[in-house]
Amino acid sequence: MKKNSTIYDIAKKLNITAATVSRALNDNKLISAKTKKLVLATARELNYEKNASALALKSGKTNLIGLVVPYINRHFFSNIIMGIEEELNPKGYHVMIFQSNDSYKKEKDIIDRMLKSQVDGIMISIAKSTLESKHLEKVLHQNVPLVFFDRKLQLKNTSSVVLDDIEGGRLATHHLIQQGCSKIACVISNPRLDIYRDRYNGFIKAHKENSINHNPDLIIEADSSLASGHEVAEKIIRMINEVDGIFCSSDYTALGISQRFQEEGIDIPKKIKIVGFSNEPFTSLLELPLSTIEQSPYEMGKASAKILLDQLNNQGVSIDHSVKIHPKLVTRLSSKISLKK
Amino acid sequence: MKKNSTIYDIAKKLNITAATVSRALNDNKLISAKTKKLVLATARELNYEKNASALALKSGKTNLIGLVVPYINRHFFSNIIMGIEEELNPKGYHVMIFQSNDSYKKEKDIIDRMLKSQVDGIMISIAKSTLESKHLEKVLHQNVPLVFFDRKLQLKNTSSVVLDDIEGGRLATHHLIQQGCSKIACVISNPRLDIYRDRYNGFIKAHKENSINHNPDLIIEADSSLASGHEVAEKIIRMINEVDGIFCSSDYTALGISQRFQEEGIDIPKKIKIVGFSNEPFTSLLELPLSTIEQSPYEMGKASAKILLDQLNNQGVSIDHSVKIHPKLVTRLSSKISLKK
DNA sequence: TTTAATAATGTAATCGATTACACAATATTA
DNA sequence: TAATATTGTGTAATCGATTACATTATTAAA
Repeated sequence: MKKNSTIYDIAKKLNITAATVSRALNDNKLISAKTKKLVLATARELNYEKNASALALKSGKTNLIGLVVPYINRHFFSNIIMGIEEELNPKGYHVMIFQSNDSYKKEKDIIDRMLKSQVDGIMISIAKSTLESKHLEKVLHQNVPLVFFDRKLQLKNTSSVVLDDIEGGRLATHHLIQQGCSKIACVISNPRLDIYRDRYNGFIKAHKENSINHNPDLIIEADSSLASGHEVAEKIIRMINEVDGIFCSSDYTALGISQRFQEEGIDIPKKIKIVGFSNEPFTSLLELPLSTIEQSPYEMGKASAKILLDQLNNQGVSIDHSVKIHPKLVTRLSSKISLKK
Repeated sequence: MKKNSTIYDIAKKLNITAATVSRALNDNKLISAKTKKLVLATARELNYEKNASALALKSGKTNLIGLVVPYINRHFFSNIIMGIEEELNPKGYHVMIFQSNDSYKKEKDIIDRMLKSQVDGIMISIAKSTLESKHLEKVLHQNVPLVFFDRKLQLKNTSSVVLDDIEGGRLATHHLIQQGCSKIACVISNPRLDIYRDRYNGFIKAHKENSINHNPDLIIEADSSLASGHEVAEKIIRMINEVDGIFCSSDYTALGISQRFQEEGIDIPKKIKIVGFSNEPFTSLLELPLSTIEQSPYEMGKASAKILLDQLNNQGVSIDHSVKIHPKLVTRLSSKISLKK
């Protein structure tokens, strides 16, 4: 077992004390240039690396950041993670990633474990089932900076980066209206979550702005899944003449609907136009590519990491910084005005 | 700033020494039951948590595992990560994830940073551009257990978990032969990587087993991308009558080919059958679903984590443990014998 | 009753780096 | 030349937990 060398090894070799070595390594101005040069040379020679645990113990800083997402294998979240790592790694922070599987219980456990590991900061996108915030208040109480991304709770002294979901819903709906739709269905996931409620609000907003009434019967709640899309499709088929456009808060639901429609020979986009949400990778690969809303997860990750860095540098000063990422409309065949595939 | 309590706080409160507290917390048999009870109660009362940095400093164990993948946002890798976390987290290990972006230089830097952070073990799927192994020998030299998954290098004293890629290639090709194909193209990514070379070898193996000759002109090298698939499609179209089946070492290339074929009105699966590789999420969502090979990344992650745990528990004893994961054939419309879509 | 064994706890060193304070050597100023 | 800065290093405490090695109190054996 090759043990790592320490400042004591360097000190012994040069016949000086560890304190001097430490100062030299940290470029302390009290140390003479000659000594510094010697120490640096010896450090290199002995392959010296600072011991992270010792530093952490002394300073109380671990340089670890805790990250909680519902699932890492979702396109959206894994790209957020990419953005976060890209921003934090160069600053010397390492990221510990945890998955809540959308479970409140798991999320609580994770937070406990993170605090136990003494992370310097926490970034979280909360689980669907999280309604309470006690576990997160504990974080703030221990003075650990906390940043929400995408899915947040209302909490004092916490920053957040979220998509402007209202604008996302508005953009998608406005686009459908522009493409000539006037009888638009809104297929929305669990409206208890901010993100979905806001997408719905955007849907409403677009109607108001265009002075169009929406049909309350066409507001349909549905999971973000293919199967749910199939079910919704049946509903819509029964009132097919009341509908000429569909806005879905999920690409999966949109695809589910689209699949059933194609089986039924309902012409997309001629008879009905569809826009989804999230720009999932598959949306561009379909034979009938799906119009959707890009959430720029990579940028979202970067933005939230930047905010966390800010908080880490201004320890004590608790900022309440909220950033909204602008959604982008991605138009594809599923909503094109007159093109036939 | 609410400081965490220490064993000294507990000791002071109970008028005993920190040593006794430490022993009580670790359930040392020398300590009386009465004292243990008192200490445990006080620890709870003060919200005591062991200081991870102090433990790490004393023991030399950080309970951190370094993980390197080319990209975390790839379906395959993010699912491997899920499997790894699932296995390691319950054992008290935390995972630090890094991305090499398939760059050798980045990979080297990452390894350095990990060693600096004194991870207890390293799991890695090497970058495409990694040909040397000096950075990894350094890992072994420091006696840090190393486990490869999916993409490995030949290195003594290291374990690995990889897909049985030969079997994968054989399964896919054999399936095509069973479906009546006899003129099968093999579209293969960079054969310098084991995984691709093996898939190719499986292709050959299936031909031998079925006593069929393959046409060397139909071995085509191509990137794992849509664009590359489009190019390959052009080539194949020029010799369309020489081909009745295609095995691709990548789902993306397969989709690219399929797209061009559909544009050209070439009937899949009637005229030509296609099988891809990886079971990417999109393959099941296509209007013409793609047959492919499932790599079971989640299981792969679990298996490699288990091996690492083994090594961590048998410090010193360097095992050389190789596991092969069995690929599974997933048949879909793109290779079905007589069904017309 | 004395001695040896056992049980329970204390003392102090250790892991590796930082840093307040002390001190010596040299340079500067009066 | 004496007094005072300035410069460069050393000493030792500190962060929090563990543990080899005392030490004391208690019990069992002789």
